[in-house]
Amino acid sequence: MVNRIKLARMEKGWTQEQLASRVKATRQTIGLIEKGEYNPSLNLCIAICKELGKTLDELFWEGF
Amino acid sequence: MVNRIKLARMEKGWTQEQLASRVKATRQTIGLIEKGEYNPSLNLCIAICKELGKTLDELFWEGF
DNA sequence: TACATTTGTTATTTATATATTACATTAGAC
DNA sequence: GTCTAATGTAATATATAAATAACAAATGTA
Repeated sequence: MVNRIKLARMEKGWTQEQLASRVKATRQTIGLIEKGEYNPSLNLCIAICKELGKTLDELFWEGF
Repeated sequence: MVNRIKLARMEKGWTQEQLASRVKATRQTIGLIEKGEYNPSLNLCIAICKELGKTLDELFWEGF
């Protein structure tokens, strides 16, 4: 699974913990998603996108 | 959860069963996702998008 | 009408995403 | 070097996505 969460999060200057609390998830879950070792739910993906000011394609669609 | 799966599927002329077999899911799962009563995994969303020739934003991003 | 296909819906089971807790590792500041 | 914040990682528990099976309700067609 390809994604650009880490880059978008760092552009915001946020830690994994800060992003996690904003999307009501845990730091570990964010970390695993950033590493591509997780298959997150659509709702969590959308919450992450909204907090980071990106769309689904921008963060999760390969080749975007 | 807003999505446009049903419309895209009917444009292809496929039944829920046909789409389901293409993405290795069940007819029931497709039906529930179309009705917005499910929170599907990202991988399943991506598989559906590829089969229907759409992107994540086109099928799952609200207001797209 | 009757018949077949598609979709809706429910109950139960299974697989897995996510939470929780804990401890290790890394990176930077001092 | 120490100290601290951030991140990695693993074990276990919990919530829920998804599968399976069965039957009902549509929908169209002869």
